[in-house]
Amino acid sequence: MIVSRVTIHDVALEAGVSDSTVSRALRGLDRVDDSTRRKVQEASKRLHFQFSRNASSLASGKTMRVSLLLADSLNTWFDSSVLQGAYEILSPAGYDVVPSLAGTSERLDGFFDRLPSNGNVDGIMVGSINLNAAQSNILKQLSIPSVGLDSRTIDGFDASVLLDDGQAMIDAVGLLKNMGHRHIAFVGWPAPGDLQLSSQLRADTFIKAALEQGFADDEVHNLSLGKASDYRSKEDALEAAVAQLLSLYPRPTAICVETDGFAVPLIAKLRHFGIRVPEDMSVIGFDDNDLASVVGLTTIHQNPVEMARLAARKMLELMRGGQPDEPHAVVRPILMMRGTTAAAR
Amino acid sequence: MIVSRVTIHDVALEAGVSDSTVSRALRGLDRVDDSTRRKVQEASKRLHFQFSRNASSLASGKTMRVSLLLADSLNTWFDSSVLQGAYEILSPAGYDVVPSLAGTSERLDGFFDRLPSNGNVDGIMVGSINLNAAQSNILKQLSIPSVGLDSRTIDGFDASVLLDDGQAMIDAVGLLKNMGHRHIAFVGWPAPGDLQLSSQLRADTFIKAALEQGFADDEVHNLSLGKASDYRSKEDALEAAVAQLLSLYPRPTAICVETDGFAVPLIAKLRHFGIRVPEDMSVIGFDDNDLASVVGLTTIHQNPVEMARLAARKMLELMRGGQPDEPHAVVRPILMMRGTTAAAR
DNA sequence: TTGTAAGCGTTATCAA
DNA sequence: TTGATAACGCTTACAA
Repeated sequence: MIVSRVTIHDVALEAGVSDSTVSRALRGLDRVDDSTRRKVQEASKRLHFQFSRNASSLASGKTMRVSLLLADSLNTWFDSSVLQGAYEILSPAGYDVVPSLAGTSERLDGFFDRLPSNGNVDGIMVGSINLNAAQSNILKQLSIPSVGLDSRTIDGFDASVLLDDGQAMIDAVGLLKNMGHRHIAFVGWPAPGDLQLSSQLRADTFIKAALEQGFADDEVHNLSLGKASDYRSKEDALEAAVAQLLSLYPRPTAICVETDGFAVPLIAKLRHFGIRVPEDMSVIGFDDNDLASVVGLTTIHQNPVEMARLAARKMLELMRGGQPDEPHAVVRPILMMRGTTAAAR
Repeated sequence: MIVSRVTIHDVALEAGVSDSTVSRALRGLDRVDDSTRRKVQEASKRLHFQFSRNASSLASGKTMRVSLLLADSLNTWFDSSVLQGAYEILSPAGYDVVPSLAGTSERLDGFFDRLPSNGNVDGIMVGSINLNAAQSNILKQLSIPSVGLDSRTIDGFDASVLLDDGQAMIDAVGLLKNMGHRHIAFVGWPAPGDLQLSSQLRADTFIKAALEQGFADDEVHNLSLGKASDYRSKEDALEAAVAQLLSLYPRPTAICVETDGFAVPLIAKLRHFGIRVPEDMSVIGFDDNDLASVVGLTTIHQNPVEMARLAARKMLELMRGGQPDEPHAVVRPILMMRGTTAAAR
């Protein structure tokens, strides 16, 4: 039994009013008689009427849709949390959130090429990707609002929620220093695509924090593992990381790892090779994801769901034509003390 | 600099052809002269033309959007994987995937109420929620295709991808039996909402498998923890689970837990109370999520990304008007032997 | 192969 | 407070 579309016109006929009255009544506009509105609502219910979003959008110019641009995959801890947070705020307000993945920098460029004249969404949110100047420029010229999330630069965005990982790294370095560590390193993880992710900038921030806190150039290292495509498997990448770490002389006694998702298996790998954590090697992660608390990882806590809620609220305000009271918010991550850090021997 | 919308008409003017020719040329239809097409494409590029999806949809009746209905949150291992898998297939085919969350059974009903006359999507995918008969009926009467994923019933769906957790439970029980366990239990986890999730049906399946393999009624237990709202925190729920388990006499020597996400912290909690795993208690999880391999959990492996890809391909075929060659696929989960199971003492 | 014109289901403007 | 009517930007017969 195929139900053919019930239009506003059918409701109008059923209620004995005009199409425009139905539209007004159902959308809750004022200047509609109470009895008329009731009549219309009943007719609408009886006929199971639903607005055609396409027709509404076409006529009104509002799409009731916001695009959420993410890097590589929707099933990572960070990205899925961002989606969830955005959904929680946007959905009750009547907006669909439409995720899209940039994937490669080439496809990201394509996305931005299509953006300006793309009247298919009312707003665009960007999570964890670092845009280049050209892309920021495109955002600036957009007629719809854009908000950035954990993007290192706020350039081009009408609003943003930034993670202050500068402060986080100062905390991390401070902890390690106070625990007596004299040789420390940052371990980046092999990025899946060629996109510049904001988490990748933590390496520089870490080094900077270390130098500022009195570590010498040769006392702080930045281990970079290149791209994921350089390795057959994550396992291989872990082994490379361990090798890089153990080949440094003098060997660092403490490391900070770009994300918990890499830190946790890295610890397992270290232990596999007889390096005790935290006795021989202190490890600080970043994210505080589900794994972290279970395995007792000392890590830097962030809450992407809440950050996304914040960003989505700004987006809502922007789409209403308003101005968020704090367009560019900075969120401070928090160092959590657990069991993978200890005093240097 | 606000760029006002470039329409098909602008391109037509620029290329010196009619609107319909532009439409045909840009959509790659045949019966367009090659030189004309090139002319149009160039004009389109010059003007940065983008189709208005709304206008296209309105005119053609195809929305190029599929709705993905999930239970509670987009940032769980299973649901985010499903979204990712669906996106991988649907997005390259030009479809947006629009996630929506049922949340409560009341809101799920609302969703289904609005479904029949909702011409806003071309197809609907349902993940991990068990529908009731009324809801299945609505699906049947829909003019757009629906595909189910891990829903226990295939009733109402035009296609589905089902997890054969019956077989999985037979495997799990068999392993425990062969390892000499005589008293075993299934541990469900407190569900977040009041929705009937397909994973919750595993309890019955486990009991059934145990009875069939010769366990007596009082040798196999079903520990149910009720709803998440019964507890202040996940921590509390874990403590309740441990208490239930340890108060059974004779105490089970092996358990199967509904999901890894609950099994892993449960193991930590057990150990906290001096119950050694696997020496005193063998534990089998379900899912094989990221945690599982890291902590060495014996578990039942499933691959929701791949399942969703499969489902999405069926959806694509269905939306093309075709019929998938295997409308209702059954995927067999695989028991993975790791370190949380051992022979009964 | 291309153009003309009539929708698609709403919203918005203007009268009534 | 309500009703006509003209958009909105595209697709699709049908004609040329």
